[in-house]
Amino acid sequence: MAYRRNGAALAAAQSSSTLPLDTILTGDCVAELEKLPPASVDLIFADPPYNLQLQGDLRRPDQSLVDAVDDAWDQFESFSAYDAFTRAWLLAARRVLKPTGTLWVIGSYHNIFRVGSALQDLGYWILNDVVWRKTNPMPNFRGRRFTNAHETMIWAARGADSKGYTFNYEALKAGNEDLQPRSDWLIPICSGGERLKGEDGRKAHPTQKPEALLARVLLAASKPGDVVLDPFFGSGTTGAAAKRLGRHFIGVERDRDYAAAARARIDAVIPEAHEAIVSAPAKREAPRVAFSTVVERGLVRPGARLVDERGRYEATVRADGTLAFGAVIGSIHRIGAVAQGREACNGWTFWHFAGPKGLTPIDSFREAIRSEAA
Amino acid sequence: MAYRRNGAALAAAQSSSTLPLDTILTGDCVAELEKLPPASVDLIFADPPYNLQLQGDLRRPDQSLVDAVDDAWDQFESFSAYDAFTRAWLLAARRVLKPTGTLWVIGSYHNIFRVGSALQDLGYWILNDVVWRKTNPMPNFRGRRFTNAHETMIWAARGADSKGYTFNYEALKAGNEDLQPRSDWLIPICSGGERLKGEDGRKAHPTQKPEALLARVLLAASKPGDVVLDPFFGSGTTGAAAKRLGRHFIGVERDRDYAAAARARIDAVIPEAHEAIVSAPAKREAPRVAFSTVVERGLVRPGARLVDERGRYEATVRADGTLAFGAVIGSIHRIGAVAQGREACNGWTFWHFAGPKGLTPIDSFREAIRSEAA
DNA sequence: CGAACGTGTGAATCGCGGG
DNA sequence: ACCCGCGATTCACACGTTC
Repeated sequence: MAYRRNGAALAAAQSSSTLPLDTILTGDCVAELEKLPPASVDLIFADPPYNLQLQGDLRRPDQSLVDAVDDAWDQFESFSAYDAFTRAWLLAARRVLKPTGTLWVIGSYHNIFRVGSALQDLGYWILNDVVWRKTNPMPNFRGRRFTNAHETMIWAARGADSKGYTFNYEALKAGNEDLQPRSDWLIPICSGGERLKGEDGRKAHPTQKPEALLARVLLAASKPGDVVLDPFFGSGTTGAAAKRLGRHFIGVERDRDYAAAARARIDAVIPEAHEAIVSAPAKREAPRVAFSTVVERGLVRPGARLVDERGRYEATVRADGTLAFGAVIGSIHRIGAVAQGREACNGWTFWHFAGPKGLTPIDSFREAIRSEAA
Repeated sequence: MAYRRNGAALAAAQSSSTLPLDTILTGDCVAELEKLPPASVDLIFADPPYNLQLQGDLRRPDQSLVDAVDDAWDQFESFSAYDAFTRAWLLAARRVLKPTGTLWVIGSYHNIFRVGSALQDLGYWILNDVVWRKTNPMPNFRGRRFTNAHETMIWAARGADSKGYTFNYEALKAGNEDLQPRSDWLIPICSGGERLKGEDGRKAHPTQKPEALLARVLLAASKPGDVVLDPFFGSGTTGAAAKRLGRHFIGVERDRDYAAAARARIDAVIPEAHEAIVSAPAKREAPRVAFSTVVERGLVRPGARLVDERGRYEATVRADGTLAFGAVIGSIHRIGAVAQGREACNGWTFWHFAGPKGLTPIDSFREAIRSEAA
């Protein structure tokens, strides 16, 4: 054990002199990682190709075309080709990771199960899967699936016996209204001024991640001065967040245009003052509650009758959280509007439950759920 | 249409004669599934073992001294056993699933990546991964990780070419404040009175799922009268939700005590009234009305002028239900597309009749005919 | 100048039935 | 099996223009 510690200290001393800190290496990710000294980086953040398998075009209801990710770098011949690619870079990444280091990988359902299995097969030890919930995802235009409103990150240590990894629990808790940090994060997608544009005004990279996401990763699992490696550097969000938060970065990117754009982007970043490098407060979540939730929780039973305040209209609650008004079925708002022959209606205040103690606006059930969640 | 309904009813009648509906089969999951007829169930919900114990048992006592490759090999043995188990039950499940059926699996980061990879390898087609966010997760006591506040469900069709699976989009949207249903669901864990207790007052099953979770799954992806199979029945939440919502269930459970507890639990469930659970008909299932019918009924007269909402384009109604746009003649959809220079257009919402009270979308004439038919 | 309105867009495995 | 026509389908923001 003593020998191992000394070896690690020696490697660390060597690595600071040989590591290409705060630079972008242009080249293949595995080849470039193999040139780095072993056990030399504190944190790895990887946003590998997702291997989307898109069929045809996707159009919005107004017939405009969705600009899909159809780049060559995202194409793989088969699952097994993708698996081989995944194993290769995960293995190379594991070699350069310090024994106390951890790895983050982000993906969607297209690839994340392959990545997670490969991680486990190679001996990584999963610490958490973390869900990035998007406040503003792209809708599902055909109405045939749930809106794909999240992506998944896996946070893993080098091995099952890895101890001493960085997790800034106290800071995260203090920044989260003194509540423990959870595995679900609510963060907007990258858009507006943050989105990197080319000279033609179009997005410079198809899958740029929001800096807020990377900031939370770095604040959670690294310390100031740590070395953060990103083997799929892309538009350089990891580098931008690292520079801003006083961490060193090493990026690997195969595409020279992406690398150039990332360099320019990071050059423009102004680091935060040292004292300011603490956890940003978590975004307060919008407490939206659906009426189906009220029914699911049993606060109003399917089949119950709702009436308006003056008892002129009556509707029946259905198991899926819709209302039936005669033959018409719809949301509490829609049915409230239909009943009154109006364009719109706030169903929460319009509809009441007639109980033994008189009328209760259904809004009070929503309040109950909100206070329970808080 | 009538023939198709009869055909479907016939198939349903055949399968109901051979399917052990609304019963719990006590035995090994794969063996019991192999006794069922192929292509006979509409929905499968599976909550397989997470394999936590197995991994712990098979790990070597002192891993710090082991080479990484040996370590990986060691773990591969245990993961391999879990993978074989997973493939076996997923394969047996796929055989009994109707071509239009879908499968849900729930898991945590310990096993869900193995399950997702196996699903894809066996030819299932993932439709969504859905995150169950817990309002009240178990805290992380040691403060070394994020509080594990969610579990992951995978929703998959039988294959990439599977069409016609059930997704009650309209009802889900109406029950969600008229917003599209998303891939992240916020639901409390099962506790309090809902939690099944043994005679000793202790919880009867370690991983009982909340009925609200199952209710949302069934309301989203099945119809009343459908057959729902749960190969790891446990405390019977799937059966309870199915009975309450007018679906049939088939449960498979190896443990006789669990099966007995589930039977008693389900016997006590009182089904919801029929009217409360029938899904609102989706627009795509509404009877088709041709524009020629609208003209025939005199709701729009031949020679009438139709315009788009902004008055940029004008077309003339012809007696046969086609439109004339300059010299071009065609359907309401074709002419709407031609007028805008687009590939496609929904003529029902694009074209409006300019009456004394302003513009009326011609879709409202179709609505009038539909309600008259009902 | 601020409000109101219109337009653009984001890692997407996005239809279905009849002939 | 393919082909083709019908016709169903979107949410949160950012930004630019108009009132």
